[in-house]
Amino acid sequence: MKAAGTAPLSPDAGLPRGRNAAMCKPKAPEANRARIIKAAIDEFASRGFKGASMDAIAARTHTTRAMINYYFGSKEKVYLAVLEHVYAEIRQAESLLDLDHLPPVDAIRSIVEFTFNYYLDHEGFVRIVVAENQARGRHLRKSKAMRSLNRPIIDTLARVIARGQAEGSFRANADPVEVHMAIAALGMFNVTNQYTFGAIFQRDMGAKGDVRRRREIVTEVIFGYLRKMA
Amino acid sequence: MKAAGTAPLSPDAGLPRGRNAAMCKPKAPEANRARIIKAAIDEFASRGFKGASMDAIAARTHTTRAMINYYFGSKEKVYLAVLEHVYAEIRQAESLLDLDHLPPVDAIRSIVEFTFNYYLDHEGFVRIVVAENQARGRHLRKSKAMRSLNRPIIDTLARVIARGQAEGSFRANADPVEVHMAIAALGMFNVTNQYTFGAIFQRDMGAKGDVRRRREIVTEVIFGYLRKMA
DNA sequence: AGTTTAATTTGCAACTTCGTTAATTCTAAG
DNA sequence: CTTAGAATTAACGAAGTTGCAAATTAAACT
Repeated sequence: MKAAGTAPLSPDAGLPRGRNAAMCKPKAPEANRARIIKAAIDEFASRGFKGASMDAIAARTHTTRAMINYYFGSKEKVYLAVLEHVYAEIRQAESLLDLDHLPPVDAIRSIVEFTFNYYLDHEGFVRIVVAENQARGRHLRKSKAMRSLNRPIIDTLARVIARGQAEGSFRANADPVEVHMAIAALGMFNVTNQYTFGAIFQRDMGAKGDVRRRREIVTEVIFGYLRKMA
Repeated sequence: MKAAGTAPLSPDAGLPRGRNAAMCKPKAPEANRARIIKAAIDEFASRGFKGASMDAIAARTHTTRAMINYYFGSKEKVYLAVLEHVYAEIRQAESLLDLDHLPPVDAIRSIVEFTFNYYLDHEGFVRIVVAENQARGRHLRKSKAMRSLNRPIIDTLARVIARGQAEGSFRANADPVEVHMAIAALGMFNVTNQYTFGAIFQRDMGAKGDVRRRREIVTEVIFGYLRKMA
């Protein structure tokens, strides 16, 4: 009897899916998965992929390393699940902005401020994105879900810009991807480079007053580019 | 025969320090140090602090791990030397721009394009800065040299902006640090986030044509903010 | 009940990595 | 030539990793 190597290997996302749905396992299967991902976010964000320790994740969840491997299969699989999770979260939050029902200028201000704030409030997300880039996108590439997951923001932005151009307030040659990039770049830099920048230029990047001022500057920078010149 | 006047310049780490200066270093002490740092830059840039392996650095230099520890003392000391080295390099390159002798607008364009290009051509530098930030500036803080090393760029930028304001082409309330930050943010993002961004939005961030176009956009963005409104 | 199957625990085995230490070579000075 | 001290090598030990296999537990189905 060794049900050892069986590993149902819950394919990618899912529940233990035998054919009988309402079957139950001794303990808590799905709730554990969620708790593990949550803990993994903190750990990966804090130490990067290589730096993170499965034991540390286990410790944060009252489970064991073996348990996590049982659920996910490997460290990399956990990381991938984390990656998809955090991206899904930000796009989900973005979708609530309802940019299509705002005047173009308001919509842009809205998305800029939202992005700036989101990065600030979700340093974990930012750190994971950075870590993934440091890993040259090795893991991200393996996720099919990513592209479809991120399409909406660009499409929405494109519509907003088009409306702004139609009403004559935005410049003609404005590429949505480039605009999104500028917004992300300015918003992220505060967070990603806060330590070197803060140490070198003696600015506490987290200081409340400075943050508000900087957010205002970022907005102005974006509009400075987007706005149609006189 | 080898250079007698060695003066190992041991920064602070305890190298041999007899009182008799012109002593006897059989081999090449300082040259090795330089080679090691160079190799260490690649390794640290490629894998981050934790990911980097002393053995790998050793392999790149035809020496051994013990040798490196003999020269530097520890992995962290090597990393610190690397950090100071790459920062010194970029500031050195910047200083050659001679911004004080250019009209304000030209000076700004000059520094923006230089920064953008430098990051692009020195991905290693960028990756090390990012890695250090991911480590929350833990190592950087230990280096006294950093602040004085980075002061000049801000001072220079401040003078350029002041001149631009005096001649009426730049807005009144422009903070040099914030401007420097915007320039750095936009220039760095291309490099730091090229993998996630590229994978998600299907843009090859390194494509020659796109690069030139993006550099132009960055310049316009900066001027969009800096330029005095009509 | 009894069996089956999933969930969980325990323990292990292979790897990697770093820093030190002791031994060895080498150069220049005396 | 001798010798002192630097440069270099080889080997070791301690930590910390991951992933797997086997043993254990507990529920669910017949």
